[in-house]
Amino acid sequence: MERETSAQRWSMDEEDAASDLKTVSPGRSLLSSAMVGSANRGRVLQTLFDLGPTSRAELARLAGVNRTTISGIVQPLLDQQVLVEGKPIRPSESGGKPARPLWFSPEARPICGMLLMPDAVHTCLVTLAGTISAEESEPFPVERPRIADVERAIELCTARTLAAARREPLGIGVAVGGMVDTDRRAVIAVNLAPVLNGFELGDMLTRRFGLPALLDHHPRALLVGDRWFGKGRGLQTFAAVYTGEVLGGALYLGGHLYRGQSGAGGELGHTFVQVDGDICSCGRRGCWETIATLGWLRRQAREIGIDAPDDIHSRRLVELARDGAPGAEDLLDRYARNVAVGIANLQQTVAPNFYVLHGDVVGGGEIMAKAIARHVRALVPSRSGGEISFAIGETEDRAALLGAAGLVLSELLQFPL
Amino acid sequence: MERETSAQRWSMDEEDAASDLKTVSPGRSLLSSAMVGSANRGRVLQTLFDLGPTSRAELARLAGVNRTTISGIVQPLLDQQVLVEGKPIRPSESGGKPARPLWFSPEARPICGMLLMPDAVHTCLVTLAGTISAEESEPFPVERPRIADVERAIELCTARTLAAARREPLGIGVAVGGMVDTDRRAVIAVNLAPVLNGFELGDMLTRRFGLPALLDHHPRALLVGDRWFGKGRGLQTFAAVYTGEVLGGALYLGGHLYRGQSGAGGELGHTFVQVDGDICSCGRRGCWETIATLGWLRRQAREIGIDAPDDIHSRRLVELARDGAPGAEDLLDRYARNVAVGIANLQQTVAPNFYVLHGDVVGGGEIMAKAIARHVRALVPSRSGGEISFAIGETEDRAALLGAAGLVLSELLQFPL
DNA sequence: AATGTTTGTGCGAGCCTCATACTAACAAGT
DNA sequence: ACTTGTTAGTATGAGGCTCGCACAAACATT
Repeated sequence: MERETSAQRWSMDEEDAASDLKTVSPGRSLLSSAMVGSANRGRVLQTLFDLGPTSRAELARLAGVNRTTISGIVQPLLDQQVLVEGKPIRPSESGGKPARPLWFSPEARPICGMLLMPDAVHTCLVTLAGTISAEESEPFPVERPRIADVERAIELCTARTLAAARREPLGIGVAVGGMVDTDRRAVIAVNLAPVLNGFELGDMLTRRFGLPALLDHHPRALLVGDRWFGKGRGLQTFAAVYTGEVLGGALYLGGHLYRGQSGAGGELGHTFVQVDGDICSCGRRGCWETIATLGWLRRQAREIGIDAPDDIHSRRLVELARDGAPGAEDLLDRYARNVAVGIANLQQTVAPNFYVLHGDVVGGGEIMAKAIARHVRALVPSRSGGEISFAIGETEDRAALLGAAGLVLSELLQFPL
Repeated sequence: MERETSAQRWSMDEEDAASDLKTVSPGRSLLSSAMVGSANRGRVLQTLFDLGPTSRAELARLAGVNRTTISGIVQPLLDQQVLVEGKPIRPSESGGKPARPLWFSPEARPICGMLLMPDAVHTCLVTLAGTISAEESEPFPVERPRIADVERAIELCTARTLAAARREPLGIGVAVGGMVDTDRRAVIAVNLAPVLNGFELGDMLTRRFGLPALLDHHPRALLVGDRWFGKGRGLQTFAAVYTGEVLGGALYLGGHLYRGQSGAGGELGHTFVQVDGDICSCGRRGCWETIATLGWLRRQAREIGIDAPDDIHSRRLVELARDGAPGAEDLLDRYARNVAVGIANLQQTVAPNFYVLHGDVVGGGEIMAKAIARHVRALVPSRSGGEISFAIGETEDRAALLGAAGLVLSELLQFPL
């Protein structure tokens, strides 16, 4: 793999090595012509993501700009092999020159996606078209791992994946199964893996591999994965909700990933839905997490005498309900309602109107999703604010890796105005 | 009052009458040079709002741009008498030419603010510097008012206020004590005043007075009032929370007023904090509104035998607690905690980290605010995400009228990129 | 073979910011 | 009184970007 001088944006000139991911931060200052260029390039690429292969003329129409403008933006990207022209598509019956659809080149620089869990690290390459390759993983030592062991495992795993890249990746995106400081690009805390607490993974990766590296917590990664490669494609505002052993959420608002101050926000698991209710792992009482996680489901399953209650999850619950196991249908309904409560609160608060469901409930398929949707609609006062829709996310690992890559894409495409 | 041809932005040329508030909607298309101009002009004016009177050189430094750029932006605004140069300020001891601070001219076009309540309408003029004048109000008929009566009252009130304007106002902003469709600029529903349901007030005002008119619901108006004229001045992200007979909230996220799809969002009153709890006015159970409004406070006051429990509110409660009335201190604490629960949830969800309190609790002053703050901090899991701060908003009417004007300002200053 | 339609590309104009150079207005020291 | 140093604001030309217009290329239809 040929290593170029530095990580670059999709800049006009390959030499423009200064425009690193990190150096771009016009923040809340004024706009300049150069920024207009970057921003518009980002928007054109976004529309391309949202629509799939599209001709220049079509892009111009959609964006409401002159065709020459699109040509000017797109030409350098073709030269850099970020984009390629597809086969001409036959014109409509009214005639005309065939359009050449533009799409991301297989030769375009890929993105390295990483999933950091308490017990292992997974890495892969993701093309701009969303295909995953060069998957690798490396477990951490089970017994009292030291930080050096963990670092070595991560390095090993990453190096193997990067070795498979034909061009230098645009960056490394990391989805962390725990709390993250997105500004410092460091892990704050990972449940069950205290060795990772305070680990400055972002700096480590940049130092070791010379690539821009971005960290974010797992639900936020899922969201951006959905935005660029999944069910949230093309949407301006939606939410992702993860359920399982824990609860998490993330928000895409007005065309931007919303993080909150220094990456707080989306900590839905510890919102109160039952003041003075059951005790939560966080020490407080009545958190949403106490009624909408697998822990709650297991307890209830045991109570009503379901087989192997410790192995219960949405998929099995749906099967049990289908087979008429006593109490299963009712339990499924109550579980769905508990999940719906938190979503209803989110709807009332920020009204994203569209939710991508991740985690355990994905196993429950359409039946689970429909049950949740029904309860949410019942729990939200009707209003003119449009319909509330739901979608089921990708399967667990794929969603997380695409999401990790999505973190880098979000940064590249969203020129901060 | 001299009426100009049409409502205008702060455009370069007075003749540029086409650039109405409504016609400006580049939406999610690309940027052009002309938009850069508008956007930058907006940002300069924003910084001026945020900092108070400031010289060109200082503005240039803060925005990180060339001084000539600021001059170029500011000169037309001086010509149009939007801005004026203040008295030269003495240079520092290192010498130098004295700076001429820029500030909003008293001759600048004002904004008309309107507050629409179930029983009456209030109007006023607000200068860009935030001073209120020409206050008027007009009650609605008490017995079975017809829509024509209401329309006449609003017209009368507005006409009296507008007659006092020396230049044509930039627009009319309306804070509505009820649900609003911000897209259609119409009232959806006002509690206790069904006559207003579906009233297309925005169109009516534009038709009648030839001015752009914007509607939004009360808490959102309070928020933008805080943003431009109050405690939220200069902030990029914060929230406003209104408590009283009802509960409401609004969000300013990443430098933009957040509305949610077609103006839903911020309906905090009907988020669940007590699943299957007390019945709420919306017919559901356990809404935040059931434990953090004056209704709850009255019930509790009666239960513990406080004098005149139907007249209880934060101010009296604080006084009673200070005077050692039995149970008052405890009730105050419980009330504060109930309010804090919803704020804690909001903090966990979007993490604005800063809250401006409005409504009843304002009467409770520092004591009430501190109690709420204490409870919120206790209810939010500690995290690196920075400190959570609180501020007390302006008094009721003033806040609402400034907020109504702020709606227009938000639209003028926030060029949609 | 002619006409109409659509795609993509030069070219100059217009708008905006930027860097440089210049003038104006002050303080401090000789 | 005069010089030096510092800061504020302005004039001027260069460079980026989008836009409108005109034009060639490539198709369908008649």
